[in-house]
Amino acid sequence: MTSTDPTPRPAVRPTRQRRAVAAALAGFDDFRSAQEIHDLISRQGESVGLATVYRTLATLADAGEVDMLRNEDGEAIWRSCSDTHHHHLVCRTCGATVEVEGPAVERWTSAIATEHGYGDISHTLEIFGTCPACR
Amino acid sequence: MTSTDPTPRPAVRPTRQRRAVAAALAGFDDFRSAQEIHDLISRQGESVGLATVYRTLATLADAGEVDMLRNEDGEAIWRSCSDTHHHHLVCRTCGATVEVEGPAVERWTSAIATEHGYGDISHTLEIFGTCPACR
DNA sequence: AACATCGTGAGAATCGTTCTCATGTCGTCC
DNA sequence: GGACGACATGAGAACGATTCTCACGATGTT
Repeated sequence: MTSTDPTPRPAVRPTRQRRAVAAALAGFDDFRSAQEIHDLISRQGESVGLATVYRTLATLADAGEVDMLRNEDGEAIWRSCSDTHHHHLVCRTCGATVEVEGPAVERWTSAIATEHGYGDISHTLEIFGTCPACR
Repeated sequence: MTSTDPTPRPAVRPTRQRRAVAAALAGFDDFRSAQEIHDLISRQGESVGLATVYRTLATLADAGEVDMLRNEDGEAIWRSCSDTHHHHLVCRTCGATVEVEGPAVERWTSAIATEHGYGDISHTLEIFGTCPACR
């Protein structure tokens, strides 16, 4: 019975720092950089190291609880998100974000990939524009 | 006769360095980082400063003569490209690239944007996978 | 040939991100 | 409840890509 062990390590501990990052993420609905999130936490009186913010965001992203994408400068930006696969329509001016789904696009990308013999496919698709309020 | 002056400043001079970068770009058809391009030029006996490679690539990208996108680590990578709007299917392992077009995707993105009242739309779409040779 | 202008190179400076490692915290097993 | 081992954290160093600085070189023009 040594081979059946579904949960060998819980691994993720609920620490004060992780709660602070999760709370910060819950407090906005647009994409923010790690440093902005770090500042936000500090301004709320909590103290969490920048390295810890990065580590926590990476963990959350792995778990699929936040989306990470890169702005046009290559900086990583994060946002809490729904757990289904989706893309974003982001306002270039104010950052307002709409989650969008496109089954057709998903089908198209895998068809294209298959057609060229590529496997193990992933894709990035983000739409940038100016939202109604900023026009 | 003074008001019609289509080329006030030639601005871009054909220098040895710019020719070297253009030649290097012509020598491969996958995406490469600026540093790889710089190494490539050096290995061919030419000597061009890294800063100049960056400057030249930025200029070419502005002119629409090369595509610049970012890999999953956020690094900028470049490639000479056709001048029509298109996307890429890139091998995660060897960088082999296929230019793909997707009228349906173009239509879908602008429809989505319009539907949410967003204007002045642009989008990024890249597909990453493993090419037949690397599987 | 002389000039004004733009381009270049070497290295310093930036800036986002990750790593190091000593110390703190959590959960657990006596 | 106390001791322990594993994981987590923080401060700052380290890193790596990119940009900036500025003195010098090349270009095209008069």
